[in-house]
Amino acid sequence: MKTRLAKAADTDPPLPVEDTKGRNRRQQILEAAARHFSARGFHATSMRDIAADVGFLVGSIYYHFDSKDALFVAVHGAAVDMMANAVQAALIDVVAPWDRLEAAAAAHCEALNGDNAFVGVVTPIFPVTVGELRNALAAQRDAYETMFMALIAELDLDANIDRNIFRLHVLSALNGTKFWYRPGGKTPSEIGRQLVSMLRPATAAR
Amino acid sequence: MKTRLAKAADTDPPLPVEDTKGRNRRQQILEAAARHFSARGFHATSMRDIAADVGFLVGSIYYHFDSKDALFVAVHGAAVDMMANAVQAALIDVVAPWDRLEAAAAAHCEALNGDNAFVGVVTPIFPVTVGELRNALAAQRDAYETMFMALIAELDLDANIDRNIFRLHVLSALNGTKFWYRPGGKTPSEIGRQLVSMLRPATAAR
Amino acid sequence: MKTRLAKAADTDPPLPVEDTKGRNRRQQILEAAARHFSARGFHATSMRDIAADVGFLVGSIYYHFDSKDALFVAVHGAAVDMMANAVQAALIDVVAPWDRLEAAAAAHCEALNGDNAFVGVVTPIFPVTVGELRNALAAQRDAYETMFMALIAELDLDANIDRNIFRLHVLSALNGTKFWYRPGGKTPSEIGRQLVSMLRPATAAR
Amino acid sequence: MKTRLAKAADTDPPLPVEDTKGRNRRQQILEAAARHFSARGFHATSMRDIAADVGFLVGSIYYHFDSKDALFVAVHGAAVDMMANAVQAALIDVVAPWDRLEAAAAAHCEALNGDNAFVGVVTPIFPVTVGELRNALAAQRDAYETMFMALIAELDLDANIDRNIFRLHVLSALNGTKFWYRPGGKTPSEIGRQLVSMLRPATAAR
DNA sequence: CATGAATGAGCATTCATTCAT
DNA sequence: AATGAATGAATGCTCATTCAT
Repeated sequence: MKTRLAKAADTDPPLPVEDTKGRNRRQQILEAAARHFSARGFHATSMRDIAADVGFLVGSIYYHFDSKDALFVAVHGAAVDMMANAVQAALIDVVAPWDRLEAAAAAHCEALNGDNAFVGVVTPIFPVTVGELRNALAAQRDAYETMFMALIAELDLDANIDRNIFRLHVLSALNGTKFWYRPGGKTPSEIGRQLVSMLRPATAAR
Repeated sequence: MKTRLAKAADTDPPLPVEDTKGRNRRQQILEAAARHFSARGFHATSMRDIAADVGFLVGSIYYHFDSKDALFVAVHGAAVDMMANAVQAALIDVVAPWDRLEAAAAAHCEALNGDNAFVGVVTPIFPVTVGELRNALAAQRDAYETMFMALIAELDLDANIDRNIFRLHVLSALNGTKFWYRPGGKTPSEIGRQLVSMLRPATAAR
Repeated sequence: MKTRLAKAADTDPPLPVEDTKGRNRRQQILEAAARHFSARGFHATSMRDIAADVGFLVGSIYYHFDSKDALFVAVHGAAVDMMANAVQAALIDVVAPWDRLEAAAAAHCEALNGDNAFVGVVTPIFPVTVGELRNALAAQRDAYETMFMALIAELDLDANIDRNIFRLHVLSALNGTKFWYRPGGKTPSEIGRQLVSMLRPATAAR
Repeated sequence: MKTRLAKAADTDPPLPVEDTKGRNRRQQILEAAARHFSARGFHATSMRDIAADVGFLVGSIYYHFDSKDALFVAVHGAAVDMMANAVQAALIDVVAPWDRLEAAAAAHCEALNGDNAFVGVVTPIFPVTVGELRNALAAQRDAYETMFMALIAELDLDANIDRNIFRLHVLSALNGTKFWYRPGGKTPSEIGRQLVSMLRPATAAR
């Protein structure tokens, strides 16, 4: 699981202030972009909005990112990595296949509806329906989806169930929460767990 | 279930060409708009694109629709009505609760991934995250969702399952097909049916 | 003094309803136009606004008037005639030259700031600074200004006062009230009278 | 009396070309805008007209000014300041109250009808009748009008003359020249002086 | 690294006007 | 006399992007 971003900063010895600055700036842009894309969507977010948030002018963003598309891809990639990490962490010490899927669903749902602006960008709202951008985003999700494929491969499912479709239905339902979840009722984690409860055969009860 | 649009065309005797013209133009705009919104999304579709498709100038659209938002709402409303009709039709003569849900899921999925451009607009890609437009669209979907609520109310579900969350998960999974379905493999109808198979308790087997 | 409009309706025997209708429609458009031009100005008033007020569609106005400019000229002409009538009426039985000017100033000011929408159009806000329209409007005012010229010709003024400039200053001051007069304090009539008080030599005191 | 604009250019030593450039561009836009607004009015002037005059594209104006309204307010503000300066300058060494008013009237009239495009914008042709813009413009004029209030306060006027109305009449008459003055006859200065001659009591003769 | 300035293309919308019916 | 439908040109404004400094 790649974690292209931020990881180095965790493990490397602290750099002198001047040296970190560059990296910081990039990170700041990324965060501001995540916040805006997440709140208003790709089209409704302008490069100016993002720049203003970081405290500099539009043109300056282009030193760090080639284009708005590239910026979005970077944010999206970071988000996917974060979600992958969250799910991996939730899986530690869980062994029974259905329990593992449930833990993953809970973690996914929680990450998606938590306060992490990055992850808000991961929803199925692809900014464009076709084109290079779409492909780039799809590629980033692939590794993540593979993780779920593995989880589902271990499930004891009825023979006539297509495991690919199973996976896509599960992830769609989970991602759909982005559109309807509102704080106050069940928690995101509970909502994710209920999905797996609905699917788990009686014979695989906990 | 209202069918605000296209109804007259179904039941009325064919009108002489001159009389139909007015209705045709509006309908043509609606169809072109559906095509574009569906293919490229709300933001990426310009009024000019739509006008060009119908063969007239931008300004002329405004004789028929007050604004881009209003046009989208009209398309969306028509789409929701079409889906409702499709599901209603699929329910005729089906009586067992789980069979009814399965029929509805199949019809929904088929409508969504068929060649009807209108329906392509119904997916969870709300063009805006907040605002009047969003509310208008949500209102149009309400009647439709109520239909599914009724279907689910009749299901014999485990006591600890929240039926609201059940409905939202089902519809999210179904709508999610818009993002991944590609012709060639299983049909949309089969995909919709598999979702219900996954959920149907062994005791309620067909 | 011409009163191009409405006069016929006063003196002619009442026409049968159907026959009057045409004339009424024109008159209704004129009144709606006066109301809008007066309240919002020429540019900010659209033909649609006016049409809507009369209860029909834009295109229909063009049966009665050739263009927006022509409509404005018609309104303006009617307004000038109304003011001329008001001033003429105020002059009856007033004989002393300075008293005559004062009566005229009071009448002008009252007409201008009264509730007659037509007159609201007479202010120095020429909709355009150059062009045919401007000339047409200026021509309509000529007869009116001539009236004031006659009034001023009779005044016993210092030899070094240019009577043309005198007239223009007086009318400018009077018209200027349109920009600052607000009901509540002195009446328009009193304001008009004060202007003449300011100008009247001590020896010509009342 | 502030002179927000152009001041630096008067007193500072000439800047090297590169340094002036930024200020020049803004100034150029301001001047082109003044020219157009003054000649054709607010509504009839398009941002494209102004941009073309400066030699760049519409969008570029928006780097310097937030909106058409803001641009107009800037031009108007500069104009009011220029007039205030002109009047102030004309008042130096003039002491007798009526002479001071006469000097001010002459300066005002001269500025208004001179070749300064900025000032052409100050006339009572408010581009809009209501709204924020109107308020902004009114505020800019306030300081200017206060100057005239002070001048009039010192005048020895008949007790029954309302000094506020006096001021408004004087300024209206002066501003009215914008609508009728044409070069060739009396100079603007003479025209302004005549207004005060007309008002000056015989006992206050020069 | 970041700014200031500008580009150029695009966008939703408005509006006076026309004209066949 | 009036309508419905459309035109075509313009308008204010936004935005991703570029680039010399």
